[in-house]
Amino acid sequence: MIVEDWSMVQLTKSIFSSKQPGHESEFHNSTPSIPFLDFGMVSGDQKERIPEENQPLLVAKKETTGLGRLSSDSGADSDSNFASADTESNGSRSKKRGRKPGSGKESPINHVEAERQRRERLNHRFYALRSVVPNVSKMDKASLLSDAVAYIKELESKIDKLETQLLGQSPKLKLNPMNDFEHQSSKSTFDNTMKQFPSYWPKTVEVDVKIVGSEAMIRVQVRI
Amino acid sequence: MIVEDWSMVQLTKSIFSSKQPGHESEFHNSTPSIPFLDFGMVSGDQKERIPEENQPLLVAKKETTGLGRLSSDSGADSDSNFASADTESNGSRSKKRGRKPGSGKESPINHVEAERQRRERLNHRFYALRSVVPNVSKMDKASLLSDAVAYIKELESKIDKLETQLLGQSPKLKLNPMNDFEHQSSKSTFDNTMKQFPSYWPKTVEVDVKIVGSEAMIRVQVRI
DNA sequence: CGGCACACGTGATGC
DNA sequence: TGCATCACGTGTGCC
Repeated sequence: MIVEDWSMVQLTKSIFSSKQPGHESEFHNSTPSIPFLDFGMVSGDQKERIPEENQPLLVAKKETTGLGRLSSDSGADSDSNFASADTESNGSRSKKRGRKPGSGKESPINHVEAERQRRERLNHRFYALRSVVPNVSKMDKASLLSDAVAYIKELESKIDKLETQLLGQSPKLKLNPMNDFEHQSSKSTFDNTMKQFPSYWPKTVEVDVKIVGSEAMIRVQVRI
Repeated sequence: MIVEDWSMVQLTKSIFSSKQPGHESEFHNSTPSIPFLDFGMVSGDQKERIPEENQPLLVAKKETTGLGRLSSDSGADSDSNFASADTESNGSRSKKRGRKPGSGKESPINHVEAERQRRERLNHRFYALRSVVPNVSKMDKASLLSDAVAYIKELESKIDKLETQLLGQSPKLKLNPMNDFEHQSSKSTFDNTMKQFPSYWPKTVEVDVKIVGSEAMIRVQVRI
């Protein structure tokens, strides 16, 4: 129930890399081959809201110095395996004549290509992040990041709460009991936690109390 | 064992929100109000290793279209910022001689400044993320992102496990338990009552808790 | 017209 | 030496 925005990530990726190598010349040759096919990005639980302009869904660039593309995804990370593999039959063209003024860089194009790939990869990571962080559907990258850390913290604190609650306060303590009475927190945190998961609200709670002298025995049985 | 980057995260957070770009008018009255204050990022359990080059540790640019830089360099490691000659602080120049070739762009500088801020902000978010995700100390941005999503998923699954484990039982009786949860009153009245009679405050309270399945046994012994 | 957010190419820098 | 990654300035589209 958490995932499956993957597909469109894939899509996006493939989309990005759809670009044919035009011959670049001094005059930018447009090359309008722009991907289309927009989709309402994130799915699932998020309240969909198409961002105004932030999202790179369907970018329509105009290629100032259009040149080929060839992509080569370096997955290398867990669980992210994009198919991609477009690898169009990259058409030769590597060194034209009429290179750039001044220094004859042997391959500026590798560089630009590499950088492009890097950027693309990074964007995919952004998508991935967007897909795991809830209720982030618009927002720009920066906000996405901060929301992500907020979410992480929330998760961590929730885990903390859960596990302290699971193996709760260690029994057998000797200390000034007033402190305990002051500790409203334990109860309220419990309540808050419970309120977050209505599905776990017990249907019944059965309590048995027996008091003998200074000792009290309390049996609690919870049915969900 | 999970925390302690909190402080700086908070810091970062505060940093983020501290921003209000004044209007750069023709004579922008400087207002370099840019947050800086860097801190040495990651701490704690990570194996200390200053990343090689990825981190923005102070760049020395060469001023292509020379225009002043205003602070805010976001160095990663502790102090060490050579301010250097920052060139003419607020020199009241923005549009003097027409320097730009051809088209006189009246304000490219706002743009470049804005972009710079954006970049900086984004980097701070990256720091923040780095501080919350464990065992990410080096890594480039991309890997950081993917690690972040991995971490989030891990947290989520852990939460899932915890809460199913917390109460993984089957239902039985009936009766709406919410009423019980709402009964904060019972505790507070008890407290109030007790506070009226300090002489009855117990010196020690011994509590024993045993949980078996859906049943909890609590033994309470009070010494006055 | 300005602000904002993005993607792009490019110089730099470390391996 | 290439090959990564980064930050920077710039062009562009959108409110």
